[in-house]
Amino acid sequence: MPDQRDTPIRILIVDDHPVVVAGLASMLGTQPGIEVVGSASSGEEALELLRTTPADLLLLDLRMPGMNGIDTLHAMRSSKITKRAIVLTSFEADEDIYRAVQAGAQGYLLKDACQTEMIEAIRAVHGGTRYFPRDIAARLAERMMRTDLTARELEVLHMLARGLTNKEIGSALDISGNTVRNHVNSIIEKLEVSDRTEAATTAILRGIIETHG
Amino acid sequence: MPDQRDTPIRILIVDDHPVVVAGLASMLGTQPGIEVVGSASSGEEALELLRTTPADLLLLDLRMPGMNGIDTLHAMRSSKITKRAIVLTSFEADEDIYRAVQAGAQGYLLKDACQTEMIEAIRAVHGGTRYFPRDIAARLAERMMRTDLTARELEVLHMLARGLTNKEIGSALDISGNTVRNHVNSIIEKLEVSDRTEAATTAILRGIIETHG
DNA sequence: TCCATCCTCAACCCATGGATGAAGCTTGCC
DNA sequence: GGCAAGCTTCATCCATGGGTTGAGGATGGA
Repeated sequence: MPDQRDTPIRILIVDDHPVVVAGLASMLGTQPGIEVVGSASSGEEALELLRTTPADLLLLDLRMPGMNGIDTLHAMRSSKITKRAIVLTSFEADEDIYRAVQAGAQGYLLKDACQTEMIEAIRAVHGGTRYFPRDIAARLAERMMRTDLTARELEVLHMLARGLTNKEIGSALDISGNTVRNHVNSIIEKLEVSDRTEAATTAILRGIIETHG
Repeated sequence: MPDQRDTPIRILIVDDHPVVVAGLASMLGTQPGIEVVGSASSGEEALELLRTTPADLLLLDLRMPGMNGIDTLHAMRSSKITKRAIVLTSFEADEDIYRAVQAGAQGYLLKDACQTEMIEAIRAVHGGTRYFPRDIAARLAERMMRTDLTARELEVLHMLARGLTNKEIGSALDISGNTVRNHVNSIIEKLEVSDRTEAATTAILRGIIETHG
């Protein structure tokens, strides 16, 4: 365990909400052993900032306009930039959690977390341990059990949720309405729901479908 | 217009996210003419605090565990407590906006608002003017044009979104499946969607249905 | 090569959506 | 009281859509 006075944990905050940035800075800035070295309001800005600002750990918002948290993690991996990262978001949609972990996040915090929990998570992740609240870990485990939807099924799911019929989806994808039915059935089975309507609502609630637009 | 130095606007923050409370306090606390006199993490706590702490304006989170923002506004109205209130939330679901205004909120801010906008909103609402961002105002106007769903239709909508068939809904409500069909048709018409599936997703996206549980 | 997965298609049967009609009920207004 | 309006209830007919099942072809990894 590193001496906190000699080597403070350098944190970069990435969030498009000014309130959250200010709140994190104020909650963490006064903590011994923790130093907020910068903040960015988007993934692009964060990557740019990382070129000049040495940081140990990212506090990363998932849903941001433009390059979101997942995109940012992937971009970092592509650029061989390896920083530890904690995803900090308002949502506990299990698809979000799953994708964050897949993209390389070592921790996942909800924005209703208290100061103590945040600091605990930061120290844990900086020390090399993963950190997930109990509910989040449970959701993650549950998600791990499920099969991913295929690319085709995701296309169908998006259209289905917008109220298109199988025939309309078929026309849009240039396949038969019968085939669309099979994709829908596969979706229903994988999501463990009873019909297309529940598939749509479940997809939104689990974060499989974007709710913005 | 009151002299800012003599009569600062006394603000009470109500939000269950410690980060947001800290952020607002840090963003607003240093502003001339604005004073944050307290914070509460729930509606109940806010009402309790209002007994002893004089405040001019509430910054109120909509979605909180227990008594939420709308409930709090209603409770204040019942208790003849008239405070100006700005609802501050992450969501721009038009049903949320509509209900907030119906409950007596004079302003609606998204949490991605910048410091300037927040201060502008606070000064406007304290001065007696309503404040709504352009998008929000548009959504509100659109919502105003629509007809409210009846209590029965809301019941049906909830079950529909959980994937129940008309017959199953009928059994649960102890009415005929035919009747449920009529309710569903009415829902589809009022929401201006094409089928039950889009009705369900639209209900979630517009905030008609709670997404927690 | 073999197996698994994905995408594709088709046919059967039931559920759903749309259009009406109508009855009992409460609410509120004249 | 009497009347109108709205909500809830139930019904029928009909066209369409959707859930189930079975099955073939393509692809890719073991």
